[in-house]
Amino acid sequence: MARPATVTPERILAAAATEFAARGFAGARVDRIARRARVNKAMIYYHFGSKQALYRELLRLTFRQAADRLRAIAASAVSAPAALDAAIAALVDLARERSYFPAVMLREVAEGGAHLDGATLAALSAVPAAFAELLARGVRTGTFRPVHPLAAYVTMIAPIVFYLASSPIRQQLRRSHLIDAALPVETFVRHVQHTMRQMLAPESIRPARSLHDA
Amino acid sequence: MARPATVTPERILAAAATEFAARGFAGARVDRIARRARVNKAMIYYHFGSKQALYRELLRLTFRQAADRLRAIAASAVSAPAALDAAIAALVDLARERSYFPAVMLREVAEGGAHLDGATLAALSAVPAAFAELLARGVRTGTFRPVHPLAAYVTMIAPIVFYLASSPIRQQLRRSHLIDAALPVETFVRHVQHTMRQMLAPESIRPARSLHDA
DNA sequence: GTCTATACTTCGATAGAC
DNA sequence: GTCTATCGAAGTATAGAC
Repeated sequence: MARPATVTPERILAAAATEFAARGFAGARVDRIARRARVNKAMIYYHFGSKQALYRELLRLTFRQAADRLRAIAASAVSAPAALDAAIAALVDLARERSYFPAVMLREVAEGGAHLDGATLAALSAVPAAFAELLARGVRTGTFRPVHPLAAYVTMIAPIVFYLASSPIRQQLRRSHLIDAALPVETFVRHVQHTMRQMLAPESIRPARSLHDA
Repeated sequence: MARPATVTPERILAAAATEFAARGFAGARVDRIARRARVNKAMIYYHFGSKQALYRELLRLTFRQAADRLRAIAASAVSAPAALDAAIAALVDLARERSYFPAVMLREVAEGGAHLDGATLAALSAVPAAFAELLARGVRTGTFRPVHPLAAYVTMIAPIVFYLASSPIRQQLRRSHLIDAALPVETFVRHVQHTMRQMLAPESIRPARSLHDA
């Protein structure tokens, strides 16, 4: 019945997520994280030791959750194409629940993994690994053509992350009337699902395009 | 015959490109840019006024160059699918010539365009606009199925930028033997070209998959 | 566990001589 | 145009009372 001794670490993590997503590691301010979490700044150092340790903890949790969802889908009984659609939808859902996810991921890629230690790297790599398992199943049953797993993963995850993280910039573009930047999530998800299914479709079902095109 | 009064601004821009790509706007240090450019820090302020003005100048130049290349390809006489392949190859080439391009673009998306002013935003928007023109030509001739131009653009540009920027992180993954992170550029470019062609292939040539899948 | 107060450092920017 | 020297702001981190 005892209420948890403290909810402070959770609140700090949530506030850190927002701050790191919006400003990156270097741009994030521990003062702002403390204010947003409604805790004293000293508490952050008490619970996490340093700004970097806090950052790594956040990344590990995020990657772990993404990998868990993909593994659950890969292990389910549905057909490979259905699992692929589900994987795309699940990653989009997760990224929208945890709205900091896309920006944090883009930044970490851009920074060349500068803030990653071994444990965080392992958590990160579990995501493409789970996706590769899902692909392998489709290839075994002949439903998917064989592709480079990492190339396929990048083709799927990059547009999702990019699209979601680019929401503010697309908003700016719409306000400035420079291009038509309207693109609803549902439209985009269906587009990615369609693209990935076409990418993985075996050659045999497209005999009309077998040779000499471009 | 007079040699340019100064090459300092060019050297500063080149050094800034490296610094901003590696560390982001907040992480970039004006001192480091000055050292790398072999100029005094005061010269940066003399020529550009502020760290942010320098950053914007760099982004404008980069986006302008990308848009120019796409426009040249869209205006050329080749078939739409050939132009698509060429556009992908051209963007990859440009990004590899200017190796800071991918990381800077990822960061700017992640930051929600926080450092963009009107002129920079206009330069940025010219890139998807040129790509949309290329797509529209294919749709008019019936070579491409109609797609949401921005969705198609994201599906193309995100994997390219993501793949190139992720080179250091993939290197880390390879060293740690967690997953097979080897993926040569040529393999990846062909993968993206294939994926985009399949994405844009008209429905009519794939009658075997018309309905009730997933 | 939580706070106040502050030490220490780094960085963007500028003044002013040449 | 170029340099040295430095100011002032901002930020990470910690000491120490409660």
